[in-house]
Amino acid sequence: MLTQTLTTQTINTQIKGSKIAPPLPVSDQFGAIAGHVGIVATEFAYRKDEEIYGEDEPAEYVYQVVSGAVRTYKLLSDGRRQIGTFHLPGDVFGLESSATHRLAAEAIIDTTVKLVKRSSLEKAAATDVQVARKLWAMTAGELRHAEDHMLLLGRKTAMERVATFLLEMDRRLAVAGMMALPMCRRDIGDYLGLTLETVSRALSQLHTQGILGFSGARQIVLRNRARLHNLDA
Amino acid sequence: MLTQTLTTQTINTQIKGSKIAPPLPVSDQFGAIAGHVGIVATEFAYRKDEEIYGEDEPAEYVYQVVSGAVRTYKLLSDGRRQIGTFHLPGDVFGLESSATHRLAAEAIIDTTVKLVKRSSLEKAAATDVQVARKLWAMTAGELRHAEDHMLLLGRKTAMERVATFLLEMDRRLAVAGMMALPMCRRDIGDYLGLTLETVSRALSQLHTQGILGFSGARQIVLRNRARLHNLDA
DNA sequence: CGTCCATTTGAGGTGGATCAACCCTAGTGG
DNA sequence: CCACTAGGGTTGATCCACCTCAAATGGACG
Repeated sequence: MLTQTLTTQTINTQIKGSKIAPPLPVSDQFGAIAGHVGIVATEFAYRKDEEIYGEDEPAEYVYQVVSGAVRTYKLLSDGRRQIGTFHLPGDVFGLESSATHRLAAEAIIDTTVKLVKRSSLEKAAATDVQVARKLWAMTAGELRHAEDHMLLLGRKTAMERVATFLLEMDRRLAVAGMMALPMCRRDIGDYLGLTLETVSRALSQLHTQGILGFSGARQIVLRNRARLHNLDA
Repeated sequence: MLTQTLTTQTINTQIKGSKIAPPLPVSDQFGAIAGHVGIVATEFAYRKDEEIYGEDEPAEYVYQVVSGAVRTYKLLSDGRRQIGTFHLPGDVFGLESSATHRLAAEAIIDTTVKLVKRSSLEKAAATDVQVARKLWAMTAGELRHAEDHMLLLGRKTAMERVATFLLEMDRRLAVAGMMALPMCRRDIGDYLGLTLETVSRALSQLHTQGILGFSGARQIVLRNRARLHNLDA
């Protein structure tokens, strides 16, 4: 929605958010585009559970997570929710080829993003083939994730889904062998097409089997990635 | 795989395939690219259940269905299958931004396609921004479908999935209010994340309720789209 | 220290899967 | 032209993985 203004709230946001997801030294996808063309990126902060944009809203900006985490999702009329992707520091989201966002986006925890105007990217892509190629590649990357996720949602068992999720999160946000999940069990369930109880039971079972360790419900250490891979079909 | 040669087999293919999916007067997406750049498209024929390309194979060609129908899918190691998309006459498939196909493709029935080399599209896109924009838009269209399908697979009931499927097929291939499905119940199940029995039961129930009519298991007439929409959540 | 919310755990219900006949129809060959 | 066959589709009976409902536990924060 972007009805907020840039304020000192950003500072508190950063402090609260930093305990979960510290900025990562990722290769900067924004840099690969914006930097290349000299587009200026603005910073912006959202608080936990704040909407960033709604489903079918005009796609005015493209975002990159600086710190925190974002969920994009679709809702059915009765409130059932499917989360499409979790966006973590370094990830670009909100990029559309057409005029509107097809999923809504919310901050999972206090989150800071960089954003650029969609129109400025379009303009850059209209003259620079390298930029156009990069935009296509980013959308293709999202498509790849969606295709993998369709297989998970359509055909994997609950335990296989949770194993896949853990390996994905381990790959994307593990620091020193430990991952700090920014999202709650309900979010995980809505991502995996399960209930929060089923997610919790699967995690408990993996804990009992010694495949993972907890330090608080959202601090997880994988103790046996090989066995987790076996559970992943 | 493209190990076949172009033969008179094409003719028989056409005759057998034509009773299911006649060529449609769609706006030609290939024309929008290939025609624009003067790329020559070759025709090619596949028989029912023949592989067009495999998962993780190099993406050498981009295809457009001329007649027939194609399924793209992923498999788990134990044979569970998730179909991502059904490609019908006019649809482009096999377009990749990266080097390999992420889903396998098979002809559902005898099928004729046009194909162009991926490299020639890449070359065209490297000099023509319009082409680059079109390729991005096509991938974005696939992403949109995948996102809608994730919601279906993760959160819809069996009846809602079948209702969604029928409305999609009605929109895409109904002629004179009737649709001729090229795919079997198992394909539909693997597309919707259900078993073939569950698909069959849902269709029977819709038949009993007078929402649809059959003329053979794969010839379906929707008699009440409004009620079907209500069942679709 | 108490409150609130996230998480875990338990008990029981159910939608869709599985297993099993049976039926229908389009080919096939006599 | 018709009987036979095979594969796809339907239907029935039963099972079970996951959901639902409920309660207890735990951790973070004021």
